[in-house]
Amino acid sequence: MKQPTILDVAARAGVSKSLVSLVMTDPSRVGEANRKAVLEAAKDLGYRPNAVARSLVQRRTGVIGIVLSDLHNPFFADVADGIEAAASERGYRAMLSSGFLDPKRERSAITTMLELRVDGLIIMGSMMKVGRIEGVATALPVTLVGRHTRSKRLDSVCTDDAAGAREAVAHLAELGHTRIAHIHAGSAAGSPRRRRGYEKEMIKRGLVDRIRVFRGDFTESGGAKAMIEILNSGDMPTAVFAPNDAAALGAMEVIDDAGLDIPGDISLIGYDDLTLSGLPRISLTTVGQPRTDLGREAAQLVLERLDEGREDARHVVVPPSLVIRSTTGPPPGDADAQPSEDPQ
Amino acid sequence: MKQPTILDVAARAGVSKSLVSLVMTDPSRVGEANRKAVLEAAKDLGYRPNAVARSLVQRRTGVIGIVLSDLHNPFFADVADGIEAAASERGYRAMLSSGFLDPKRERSAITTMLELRVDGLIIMGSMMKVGRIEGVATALPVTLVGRHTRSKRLDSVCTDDAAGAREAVAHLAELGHTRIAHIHAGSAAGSPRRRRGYEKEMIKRGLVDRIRVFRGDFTESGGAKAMIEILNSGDMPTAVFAPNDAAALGAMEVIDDAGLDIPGDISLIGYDDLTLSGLPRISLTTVGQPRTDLGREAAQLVLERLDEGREDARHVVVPPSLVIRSTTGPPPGDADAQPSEDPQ
DNA sequence: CTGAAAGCGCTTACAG
DNA sequence: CTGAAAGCGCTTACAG
Repeated sequence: MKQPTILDVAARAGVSKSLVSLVMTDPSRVGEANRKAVLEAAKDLGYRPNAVARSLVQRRTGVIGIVLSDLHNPFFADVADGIEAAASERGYRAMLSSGFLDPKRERSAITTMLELRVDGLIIMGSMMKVGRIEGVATALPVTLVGRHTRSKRLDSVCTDDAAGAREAVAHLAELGHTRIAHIHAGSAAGSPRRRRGYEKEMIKRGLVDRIRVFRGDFTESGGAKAMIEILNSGDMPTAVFAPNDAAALGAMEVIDDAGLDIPGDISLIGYDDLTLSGLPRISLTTVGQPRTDLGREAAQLVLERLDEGREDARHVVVPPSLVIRSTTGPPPGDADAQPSEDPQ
Repeated sequence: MKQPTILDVAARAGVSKSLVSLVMTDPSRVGEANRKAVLEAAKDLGYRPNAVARSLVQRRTGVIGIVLSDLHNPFFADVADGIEAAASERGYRAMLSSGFLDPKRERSAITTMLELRVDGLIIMGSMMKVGRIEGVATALPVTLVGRHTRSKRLDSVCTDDAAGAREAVAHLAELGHTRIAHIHAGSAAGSPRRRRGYEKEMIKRGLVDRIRVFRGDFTESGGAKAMIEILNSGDMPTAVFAPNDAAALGAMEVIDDAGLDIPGDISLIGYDDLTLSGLPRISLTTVGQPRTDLGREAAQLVLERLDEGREDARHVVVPPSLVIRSTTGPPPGDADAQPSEDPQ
């Protein structure tokens, strides 16, 4: 089980260990005969460089750490694809860890990454407060994905969640909806802005009295629970704006099970435009985000600090885009279409 | 940007570096006063232990590496949950990397894990040949998830794919189907056995002439492509057994778009029982696997080698279970129900 | 309970 | 092009 080291290779090839190191690093700088001998010895022994030792002396690991809040949300998989693509183009490797939708476990995942001395860190859909994350940004480049911030110490990339939410609400309002409820995901990344966008657009449309906000989260079950509450609230909306597609799917399940028609009885909008949401049977109206691009951009931000010496914080915001499918339509009645009424 | 080391802490606390190390390792063995001084100095400096250095001397990293073939498949997220749970209970941390459904990139991900000197490796849904993976199993404990093997050098945990496939086909046959096609996913983990199970059950039922196999993969788009081929084959089956739920979803999309009814015109079965597959609008008949348990078991196998000195290979096979939902029903005609006929 | 020494497996200048 | 020496940041025996 003991692995061969550079010394074993050197002994077998009959050269010094420095020469072996040189061959491993830059074979072209070594004479033909010695190079061959070293390479052959390494192969015979099944030598595999010890990145731990290398990292210690180089003070860099070549690894970009990714901490995502939920491994189950396909949204992050696409972002991770983008990160990995950009990182590997520049000679870095990506390594993932999950925060399991829990700020404490997320914090622990981040700590592990820091102790492992990853060169840069990308945190997606964080459940933590930005202030707490800023504390680690002194040690290495950190980029937040999906969370808005104006921090001077770390970078961020996200879409304009408020704008996306407003587009969603505007779409519903233009279809004639006034009783539009919103499921939010607490302080999870992106949710506060989406909620604010919902509220602002409702106010702008003169629907301030119709604002109804229910607590859910970014998961299917969270969306389902919130939808059950909505159905039991005795104040049935004609449309629901969910905080993301996963939650919308949970809400959809509850609505379907209740025997209600979408969008006949109730319209539904999500956020993220998961591949899944485009399936004919789901056909969810949603707000799309350029997932892979978000990932590429996030990696780029880290690499700029790592390899180009950038020091000032950058915050990239890209526009979201409404994707209209089959879960939104006019409300059941039309008399409801006038704004600013008593909620009953 | 330079991080404080144990020496900085020692200097600030006015003690030797060994003492600092001791405090970090086992504070209870150090006197009250010194312990406090060290801890305070560490806090003031924002000291964070360098796991790279620690790993180098301890010759262990405390990390279990997970290489999964596809970050987009929610199946793996659940397995990873199980791994992480079992690993953290025993003081290990889990770290993920994707193989991007490509044997070469998978190999590269594995190599990175080895160079990083993870203590154990769990490979899920591998696209590689077992023989090639065995080569690395001399250096550290390796467990394969979802791939059958009798290797003497590494462990494996999976469900009985052949049995699951046979159950699926039996279910269709008992509904009266004879023209049952199968989409397979090449040599990807689990697929060959599922294909063989399909073929065996078809033969057992006297349907050897009705065997139709189409090449797809374990993704939605792979299932969709195969389904298009099936529709264009001029030999429409009354039922399709997909290699997994993701592929079944792709097939479902194509069938829906073609204006055909499921299960009225064609029955559909998947494999995995993703959460998603239970949604009312999907309601996919499928073969379930205990995902989290698979993960826990996989971690357990690695930990047994790591901490309990087990040397002989263990191969755990758990039974799958058919989950009957709404995508399977009797075939359109009933005359077809007799076995062993000319395929036209 | 505490300190000095050696070493984990590499790379990095630095001489030859 | 090649070799000896120092050191990355820790832990591990080993004396006191």
